[in-house]
Amino acid sequence: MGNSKLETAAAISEVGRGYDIIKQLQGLLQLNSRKGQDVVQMQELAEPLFREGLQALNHALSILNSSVSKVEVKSEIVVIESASPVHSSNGSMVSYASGQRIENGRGKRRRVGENSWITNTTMPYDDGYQWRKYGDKKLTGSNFSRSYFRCTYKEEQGCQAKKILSRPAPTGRWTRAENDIFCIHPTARQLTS
DNA sequence: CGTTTTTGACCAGCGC
DNA sequence: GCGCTGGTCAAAAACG
Repeated sequence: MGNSKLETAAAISEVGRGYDIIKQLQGLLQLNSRKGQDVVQMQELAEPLFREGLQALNHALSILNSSVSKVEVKSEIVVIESASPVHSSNGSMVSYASGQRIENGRGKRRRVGENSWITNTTMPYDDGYQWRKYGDKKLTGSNFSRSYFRCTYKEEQGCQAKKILSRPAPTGRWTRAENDIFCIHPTARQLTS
């Protein structure tokens, strides 16, 4: 791992940037909750900050993942989004399940580890990547189907991110527009901000 | 016509 | 060892 120091520094820088942005977001939310400002206006202000914060953190994860994979572990980012109504009323809850089993490679099952996390949310969210669906599975014994996404930039830029989306069995064709799963790869940030 | 999604087959881990 | 389960592959279909 020749460039590990540089990569770690870059990752720390990105995490710091993400932290700053989220702090700005927190300030914005606190300010507007006191003023009772228009919710729509607040969303307009908060969304770019939220997006950029997520992109910065994802960029940091990408750097750390590529750095780690040079040594020994071929790691991936795996996100499981669940559209099930099993969570809190505010609709967005993150649970880290480091013991949960996920598969790796063709048919190989593995556990969600340090480089994986599970998010329960009522709706797909912009997480800083652009996803391409590569598989779909109806889960046995439940009304849920699971869709498998990988980063669009896997081939040309070595992006290892993957996402598993669980949701009630879809009725009809699943289009990108309907589900609004649209994320931008961190390296394309300069084009979008 | 290039890109993305759908879908059935394949494969490997796991439980019995 | 075998069947079940779930993640991935790849060809065909759909889309823009």
